[in-house]
Formats: sequence, C-alpha cells, structure tokens
Amino acid sequence: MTDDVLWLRDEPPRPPRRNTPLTLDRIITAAIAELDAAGAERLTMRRLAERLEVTSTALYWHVATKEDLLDLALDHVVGEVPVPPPGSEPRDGLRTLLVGWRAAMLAHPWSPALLGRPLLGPNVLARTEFIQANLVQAGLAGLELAAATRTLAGFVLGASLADATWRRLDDPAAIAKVRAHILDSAERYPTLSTSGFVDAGWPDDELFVFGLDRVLDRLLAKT
Amino acid sequence: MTDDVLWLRDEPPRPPRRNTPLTLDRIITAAIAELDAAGAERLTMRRLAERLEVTSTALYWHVATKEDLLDLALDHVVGEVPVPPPGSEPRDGLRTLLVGWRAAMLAHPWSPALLGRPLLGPNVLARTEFIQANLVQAGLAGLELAAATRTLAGFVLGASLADATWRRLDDPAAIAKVRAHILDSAERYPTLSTSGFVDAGWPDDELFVFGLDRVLDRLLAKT
DNA sequence: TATATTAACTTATCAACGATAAGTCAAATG
DNA sequence: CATTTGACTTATCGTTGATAAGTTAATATA
Repeated sequence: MTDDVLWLRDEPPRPPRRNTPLTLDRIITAAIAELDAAGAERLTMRRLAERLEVTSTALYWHVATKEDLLDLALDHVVGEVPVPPPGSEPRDGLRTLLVGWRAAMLAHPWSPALLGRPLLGPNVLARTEFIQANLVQAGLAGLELAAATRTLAGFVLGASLADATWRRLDDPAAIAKVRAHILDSAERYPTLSTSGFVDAGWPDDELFVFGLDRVLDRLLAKT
Repeated sequence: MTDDVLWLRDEPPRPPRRNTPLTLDRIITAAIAELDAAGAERLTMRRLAERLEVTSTALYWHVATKEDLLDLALDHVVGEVPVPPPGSEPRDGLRTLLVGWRAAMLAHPWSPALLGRPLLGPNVLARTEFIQANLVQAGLAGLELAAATRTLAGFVLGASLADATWRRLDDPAAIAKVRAHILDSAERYPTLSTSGFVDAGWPDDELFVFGLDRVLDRLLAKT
C-alpha cells in the first residue's frame, strides 16, 4: 500500500493555519452582514461561524458572549452616522446628525430592536458628545441642556424604532388587515378611522424631519 | 397486603382536575409577575409553568408562541395607562396620557425592550386613538397631524426605553466606571466631561416632563 | 538551535430552551 | 349511558449559547 510509505502519501504540506485570520472586526462585519441578510432572529453563533468558515466556539476566543457581539454590532452601526464638521451652525449640525442617525438605523432594520441595552460604545459616546456640544453652543445649560439632550436622543431612538417596526410590517395584506380592523370598529376608533393612521399617505422620512424641525424649534428657542 | 383490596387502598378520590383552571388572563398576569420579579431574560415557558403549577406544554393550549405571550404582556402594560376623561383640554389630556404611558412602562422595566414588535393591541390602539383625537381637537390636520402623532409616540417610547435602560444600570460601580471613562478621555469628550452626562443631577422624571412640555408647546402652536 | 510558552483555534459535550406529537381524562353533550 | 371534546400530561425533538479539554502553529526564551 502506498499509504505505508510516508513519501508516497499525498498529504499536501499543511497550509498556514488560516488564510484569513479571524479578528474581532471580521466577526462584527460578518455579524452585521448576517443580520442585514437574515434578520435578528436568524443570527446564531453557528450560522455566523459557518459564514466565517470557522467553528462556532472559535468565536468565543474573540468575544465573550453573543450579547457582547450585538453591542459591538450596534455601536458599529452608530459609527456609520456621519458627524458634521465643526464650525457649522448648531441647529444645522444637530439636524444633519439626527437625520443621519435614523437613516443608519433604518439601513439596518434589526438595530433599533437592540436599543434596550446600554448605549455606551465609543461611537455612541462620540455622537452624544456632538449633540451636547452643539446644544451648549446654542446657549443651553443646566436643566435645559440635560433635558434637551435626552429629548433629542429619545426622539431619534423612538422614531427609528417605530419606523423600523412599521417597515418590517411591509406585508400589504397585514397592513390591510390592520386598517380593516380599525375601520371595522370605527365606533371605538372614530379618529383613527377617519383621519388615517396606518397609511396617512405621508412618507415616514418626511414625517420624521417635520417633527424633528418642530422639536429643534422649541428646544433651541431663546426663552 | 392492604393494597390488594380496593377498599383498603388509601388513594383519595381524585380531586377535580384542577382547582384553579388555567386561563389566558392568568397566564398573562403570571408572565408579568415573573418579568417584574426576574427580568426579561429569565422568563421561560418552563419557569412560567412552574409558577402556575402546570407543565410548560399546557401553556401552548392557550397561547401559540412565546412571542405572542410577550405581545399580550406588553399590551397589558399599556392597558395600565390611565386614559384621561373626555372633555378636558387637549394639551392637558395629552400631557397626562403621555406621562402615564412612560410611568407604566417604567413600572415594568422589561417592557420598553419589547418595543421592537408591532404595537397593535387593543390597549395601544385605544391610546393612539386618544392621542390623535386630542391632536385633531387642537386643530391639527394632514401632515401636521400625522407628524405630531408619530413625534409624540416616538418620543414617549424612546424616552421610556432610554430611561429604563439607564435605570437598569443602577449599579453605582458601573455608573462610576462610565463617568470615570468619560473624564479619563476628556479630550475626546470635552462637553460630556464638563457639562455632565450620566448624572447631571436632575431626576429623569423631571427631564422627561420638561422635554414633553417643550415638544407639546411647538406641536400645538397655532402657526 | 532546541525548548517552552502562548495565541488561536477544533472536537466533544452540556444544560436549557421553544415547540410538537401523542396519550389521558374529566366534563359537556347527545 | 355513550360519545365527543376541551384541557391538560408525558415523552421527546432539534437548536441554541456556552464550557472544557485537546491541538497546533507561531513566538519567545534559554
């Protein structure tokens, strides 16, 4: 048997252990790709490992838990939010940042659902710094400053969450069902059934900037 | 053996199958109790069944999936939000409802994290109806109306989510760690490190109503 | 250059989970 | 009294996140 003789065995010399080494960045990128492609409920450590051509347990060398990985992915998404260059008007900068924030989250529709965890990653902190710096520059301080920061943050996150949820419900049959139910019990929902609710006809991008402009109006108003 | 004789066996007559029958309401109530006591990640169908003195599979007779149960629990929480009596000023009614909405969610700190799912339960719809009805009564229509509804809804949900997240991070050591990190990299966070961020000293209830009042100011302003 | 150490994995395995299928039995129904 | 059916239990399945122990290539050290 040829297998008896070492030199006749056709085992190729072992390739370097790994062509593309696993890194935390590669894991995060792959996780986001998987989340974008398959949604939040389909992301498992095994599927992710398969995508990276690795065993699932190999991931645990780079990341402690799946939750940590989700935190990293979320902060990475926030990192896609463009931070306006310094020097612009506070109001313009805030508007641009917040519009971009929502856009980044809606580009990864799974991300708003993860907002239940503390947002303390470097990318989040950098953008929070930008928000508060611009509010200070606009003349706010003390309670006004603290409240404005929270109001804007809550508004973007809430709006992103709500819009992402609605968009995920893009099945026309489902929307029709909701509208039918509202119209069906019109006596219970007199306003919703007449003034429109599910599809009032306005694109949600427009609704968001409309609301954002009003909120900024009042928060930045010289009292 | 006494066991040979039927009349000598001490098997008690079988009790009625179940003293307290399982109902959907009992399941929802128990689920909320479990969530309140142990948090979202600790709620499993088995633990819930144990609390109800039933097998876990018995729950599936009343509820299709765990997700459905969470939807029901969330809507139940929203049902705790008091709806102001009709006849009051639109602005007062809106303010009361929204303050109550956030309070109900913070009373069940696990609930904001579930907001990623479509909010279409009867209790949510009833309160959405109230919001839009009051906005109509305040004179809003068309784009203004649609945007105001979304803005208020997004704001409450986002603020509740953010506040619940912060409160869950009540470990003083954790907060100190965050503050230390910000102060440590003060050159990167000049505003956050000087103007305060984690603990600016204001209770979040106060920050919320402050922001809410401003938002209502602008949304209800006669243009 | 030989040897020990460490970084970066794989293999094997675990307990817990959500959920299904099939069996059981008391109560309602005819 | 017989039959159906509502409301469970028992048994079990495949997945999942995670741990422990083994393996090897690269690096540091003697």
